[in-house]
Amino acid sequence: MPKQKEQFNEMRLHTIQKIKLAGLKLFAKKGLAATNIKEIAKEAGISLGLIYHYYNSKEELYLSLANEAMEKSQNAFDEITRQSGSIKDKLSFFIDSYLNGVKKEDGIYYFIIISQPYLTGNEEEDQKLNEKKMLAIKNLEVLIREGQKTGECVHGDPFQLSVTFISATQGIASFKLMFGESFVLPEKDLLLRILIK
Amino acid sequence: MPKQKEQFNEMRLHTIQKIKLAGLKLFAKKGLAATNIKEIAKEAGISLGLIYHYYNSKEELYLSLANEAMEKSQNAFDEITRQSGSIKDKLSFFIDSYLNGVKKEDGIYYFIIISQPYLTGNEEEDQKLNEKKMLAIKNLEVLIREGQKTGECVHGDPFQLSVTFISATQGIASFKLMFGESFVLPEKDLLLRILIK
Amino acid sequence: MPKQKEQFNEMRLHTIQKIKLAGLKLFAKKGLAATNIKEIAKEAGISLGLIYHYYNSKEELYLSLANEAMEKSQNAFDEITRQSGSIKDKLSFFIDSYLNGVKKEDGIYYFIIISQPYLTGNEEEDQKLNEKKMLAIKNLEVLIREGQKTGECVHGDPFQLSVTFISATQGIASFKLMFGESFVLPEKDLLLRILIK
Amino acid sequence: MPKQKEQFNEMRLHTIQKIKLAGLKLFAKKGLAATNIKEIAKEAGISLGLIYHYYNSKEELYLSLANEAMEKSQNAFDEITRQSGSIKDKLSFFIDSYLNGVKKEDGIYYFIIISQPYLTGNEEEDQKLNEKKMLAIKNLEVLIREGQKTGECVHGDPFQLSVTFISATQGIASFKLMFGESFVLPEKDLLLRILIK
DNA sequence: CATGAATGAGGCTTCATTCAT
DNA sequence: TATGAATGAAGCCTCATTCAT
Repeated sequence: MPKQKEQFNEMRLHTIQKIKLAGLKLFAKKGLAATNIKEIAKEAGISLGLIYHYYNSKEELYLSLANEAMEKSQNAFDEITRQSGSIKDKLSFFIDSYLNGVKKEDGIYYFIIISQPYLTGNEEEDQKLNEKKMLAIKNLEVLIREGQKTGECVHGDPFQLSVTFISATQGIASFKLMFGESFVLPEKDLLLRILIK
Repeated sequence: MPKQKEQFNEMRLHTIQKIKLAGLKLFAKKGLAATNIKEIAKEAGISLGLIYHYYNSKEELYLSLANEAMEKSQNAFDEITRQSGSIKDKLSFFIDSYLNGVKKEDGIYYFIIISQPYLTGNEEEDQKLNEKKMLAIKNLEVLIREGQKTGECVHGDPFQLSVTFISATQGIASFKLMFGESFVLPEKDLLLRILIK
Repeated sequence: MPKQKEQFNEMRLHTIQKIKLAGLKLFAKKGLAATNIKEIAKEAGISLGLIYHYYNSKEELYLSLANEAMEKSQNAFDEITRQSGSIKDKLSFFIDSYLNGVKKEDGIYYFIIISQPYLTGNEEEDQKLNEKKMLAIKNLEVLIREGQKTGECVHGDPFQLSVTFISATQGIASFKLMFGESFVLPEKDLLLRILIK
Repeated sequence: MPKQKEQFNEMRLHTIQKIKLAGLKLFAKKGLAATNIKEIAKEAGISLGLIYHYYNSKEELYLSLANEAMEKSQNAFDEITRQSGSIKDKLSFFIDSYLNGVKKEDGIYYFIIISQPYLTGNEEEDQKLNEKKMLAIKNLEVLIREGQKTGECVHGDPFQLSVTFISATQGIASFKLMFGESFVLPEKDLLLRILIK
């Protein structure tokens, strides 16, 4: 009897999961160029060739992870937008989910991938990724603008405020990854204060 | 020194200057792993082999630039520390010099190199670089601690505040490099407000 | 034989037939080295692994097909030899069967496989294949020699004439494969004239 | 003093010559897919990497050689066309230059490359190469047509005659390469007779 | 018998580094 | 000092083959 399709599918998903986690971890720590496929395979506990059953190239794996990270980020934002409550509540919720994300293993990897400055060298794809990064800033900018109307947010150019805040969160995630457990994340209020009076 | 020798020396310095600027630019934009020597030589307008007269390896050039960047950063801090004036004045001066630095071509490259997350893979050297990065945070932490005593700085863990602030400045520099002229840097007050009441 | 077994046997034969046709087609079009097993499986509409139930290696499949092609060629020749009639009639019949073969899909593939210049790299096997190719030339040479005695064939070294004729037929088959339907095969008389006065 | 440009240029030309001859030889004998870069380098007596200073890929080297072969063939034809004399004389000259070409080492390699059935897999380039092959047939077709008008050439469809003749020459070259010194090329008259009464 | 996931050797290509001039 | 040709180790990727189901 041929192996059941479902069985194969499960195997596939399991393998893909292992590849993704390994890729995420290494790309986050070393960047695309300095991470090699052999390492990813080893980290994933599979053979090098198997990666190519699921991804056509190292770059494709990277882009797939980067896009997934962007999506997760966008979804998180969408959720916040949908919530009722004051702007302060929304930002508070945003920071909570950020801090929680950074505490979890794959959460921080996704976070770092988003903030990665060095991309693939493929101009078109890099362009897309950069635009998506900008999107996160634009999303927050809208929220800040509203908060300024309600008087909850601090004065100043909303775009600049957004850039500053996002920059801070990314840098903090980066330090967290660099120094690991010994690095204590900033308190929520400290971050909130950047945007809220 | 005979005139001949002096001329040679000048040429040497000029060549080194070209190599450094080219390396800085490319390392900042693409990272160590993705930058190749041929490109650096082309950007510097010299032959590939000539780089090896002045540096023993790509990594050595990178480390030399990274260390120089750290030194510049440290010197800037030392200067601030030596200045008389309130903590607010000192931080204000610090932000001014940061913003001025980021506006200049090689300034931003040095800045980015400092904040680069992916290092050489050479554990010992990477350790040293990371410690120096931590030094910048520690420097600022001291200043914040003083400012809290004088009542100028906001409340909160000084280390966390320092990390947040440094993170913000690095992320902003990164966005500036990414988006170039079209990216407007945040106003000084916006940054100052993170630390000062 | 019990009915079950017979059915299995039929399935086997059917599968083998599909593999052979797919292999033939692809080897003919792209050669041994450039054809891969996955493609053959896809063309045959079966799974990759199944090929290995019937053949131990890609090379074995290729050799099996090549040898079969040689056999078919030899059989065609034997048939001609057995026939009664003038040399001209025999050559005429030979050309007919060549032209008919080239018109049919698998016929042309077998034909191309025979004429394939690039072999397996396995010296012993390649040696054998080349000897078999030479056999076709030798076969025709004998016929020409006879024809020269009866005065039907043109003058000239029989071996050289044979090589020239066989070469022409192979090249024509090659062009036919390359250009497909749009390529009109030469008239029989045109080919016959190479050997017959 | 920097190495003189001319000196470098000479080195380059010399190396390219070695690469081309080695590539030609191996591609002719084994085809593109079965020839590997390491072998070419070894045959050329240089390092593997050096090939990539001059060609971007194995395929590019192959295409460069194939196109050069086509050009040589076209040039040979142009020369014949320019000559005064009867069609028979022209064809005679053509066959002479073919036979001479096939006798020389690199001559036969160029000849085989032209007739190679398996191409790069790059559809666009393969299309171009096939069109150029057809060109040779068209060239000869024109000559045959003229010859039929003057009554020198045999009757029959000129295109079919051309295909048959070109096919024969290619097949013969292939046998010559396969069997080497021991293979005696057909006499000129034997080939001439295919086209001339 | 049939499937396709998994392996890893081997091929293509890149690029840091060396070296003759 | 300056050049860029040359080397070869190492990385990316392919694909023949194996194997669990």
